[in-house]
Amino acid sequence: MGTEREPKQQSAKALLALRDLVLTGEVEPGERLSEVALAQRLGVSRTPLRSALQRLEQEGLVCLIPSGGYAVRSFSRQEVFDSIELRGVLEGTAARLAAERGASASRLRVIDEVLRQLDLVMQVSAHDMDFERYEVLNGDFHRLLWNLCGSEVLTREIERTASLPFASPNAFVNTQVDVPAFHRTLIVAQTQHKAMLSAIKLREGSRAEAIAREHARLARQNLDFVLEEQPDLRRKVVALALMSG
Amino acid sequence: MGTEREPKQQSAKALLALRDLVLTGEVEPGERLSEVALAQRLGVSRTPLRSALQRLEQEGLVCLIPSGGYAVRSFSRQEVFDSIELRGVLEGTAARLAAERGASASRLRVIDEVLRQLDLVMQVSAHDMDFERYEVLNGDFHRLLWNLCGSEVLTREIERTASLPFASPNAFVNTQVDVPAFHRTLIVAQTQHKAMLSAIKLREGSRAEAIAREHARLARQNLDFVLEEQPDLRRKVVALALMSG
DNA sequence: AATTTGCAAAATGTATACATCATGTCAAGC
DNA sequence: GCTTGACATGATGTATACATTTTGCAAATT
Repeated sequence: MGTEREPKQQSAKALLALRDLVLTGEVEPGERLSEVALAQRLGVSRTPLRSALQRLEQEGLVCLIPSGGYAVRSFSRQEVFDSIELRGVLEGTAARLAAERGASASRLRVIDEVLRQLDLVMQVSAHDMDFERYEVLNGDFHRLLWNLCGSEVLTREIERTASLPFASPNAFVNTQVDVPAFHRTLIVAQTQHKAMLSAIKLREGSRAEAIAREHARLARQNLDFVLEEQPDLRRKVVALALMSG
Repeated sequence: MGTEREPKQQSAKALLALRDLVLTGEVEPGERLSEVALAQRLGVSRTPLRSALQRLEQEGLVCLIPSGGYAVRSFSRQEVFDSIELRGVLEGTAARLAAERGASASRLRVIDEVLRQLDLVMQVSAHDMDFERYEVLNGDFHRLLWNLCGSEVLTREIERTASLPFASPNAFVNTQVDVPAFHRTLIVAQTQHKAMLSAIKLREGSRAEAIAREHARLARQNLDFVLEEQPDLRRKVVALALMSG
């Protein structure tokens, strides 16, 4: 058969579908990814599928097998920690550069508004909170922060790092719904959000950097909590689908 | 014709050859990279060539054209600066983690020996110095530093960042051959090398990080020098083949 | 003269055929 | 019974054919 689908979108289709397959754990870590089988499953041919595989290899979700082909990657606990720390370092750099170089007033207005919206979301009592909206706003805040310094080189690098599920700013947000202490974490996080922005406005680069790093370590703290105090929760944390051990 | 070459190496061949073509400036920034023409030029088919193009797009050497295909990327002065700064930040993180977590004695021995060799190279008078050997040793030092913390996640990220020609630790080393002040830069660099390692051994993470950052800024300093005081030198700096403006 | 429309050439994205290589099974030999 | 080796199966890497889209150019119209 020749030509009944929409070309040029097959690659994107394969990329999104394959990423979803990996992130939801439908294909297990360590599992070899057979190209023919996957291509058939996703409804594309091998060519766009291989393009997607190579892309995901750069993202870190799959890894090359020495003998050829790809497998779903699995991350050790230490690698997960390091990825979180790295995201903090890069976000810290973005915050520092924004402070040192100065952020445009228009961008600051936008991010201020996001913080205000976050305040509103958190004003309601704990179990009435709209978590989905929190995630959206939290994601917005971080994305805006990444762009605040105006360095495309840096922004791109942060986006790449944060594309790993457990390194994302929202990685452990919905983990905490069931946990009594969760609200405190969010309160601390929002305080840090405000402190970061304040430091940037005051051109206090070093302070902005330090807060951003510490902010990322909240994620590590949550991860520690899940692993050591609520190991039964672990399977429910989608961000940890790729973590071994 | 069917089968007279060595398969499985065509991708690697295409990647290396294409990277060389871009880095040496044989294809100019902004120039569209025609797949058929390139494939013929490099002696491979389009399939491995496209694989190489996608890879170089991740590395940052080429960029996607909205309408399709790839073009040689060009970097603004600011982007070059940011890439250097980013390398410094990441190297600083590697140094800090090495200090905080402790580096293995065997790895420290190896890097110590590299520093000793560097000392030997620099003991001779300025114009007798073996620059090629300096580059090799300098590259060794930095690669060893990247691995000192034992975090593959971080090491991989640094390697990616430093793969940009102007962000490499050796980017401006051979630029300075003609310049009288060059030896001073190298002396400072070697002093920083030793200070970094000392800080790591003493578990002074913050100091190690700060020195590594400042060390990378030597590259920025050299770049400033080339651009503002010796603009005629610029064309001879291969690392700047991709820089516009 | 400038702009727009139509067409042709070329380039990209995709699918698929082919050859080589890896892997696992089964049988033979020790 | 265990190891070794040959073989069949399947998978990957590569090359190439095909269809769609983009792009450059020329002619015609305003």
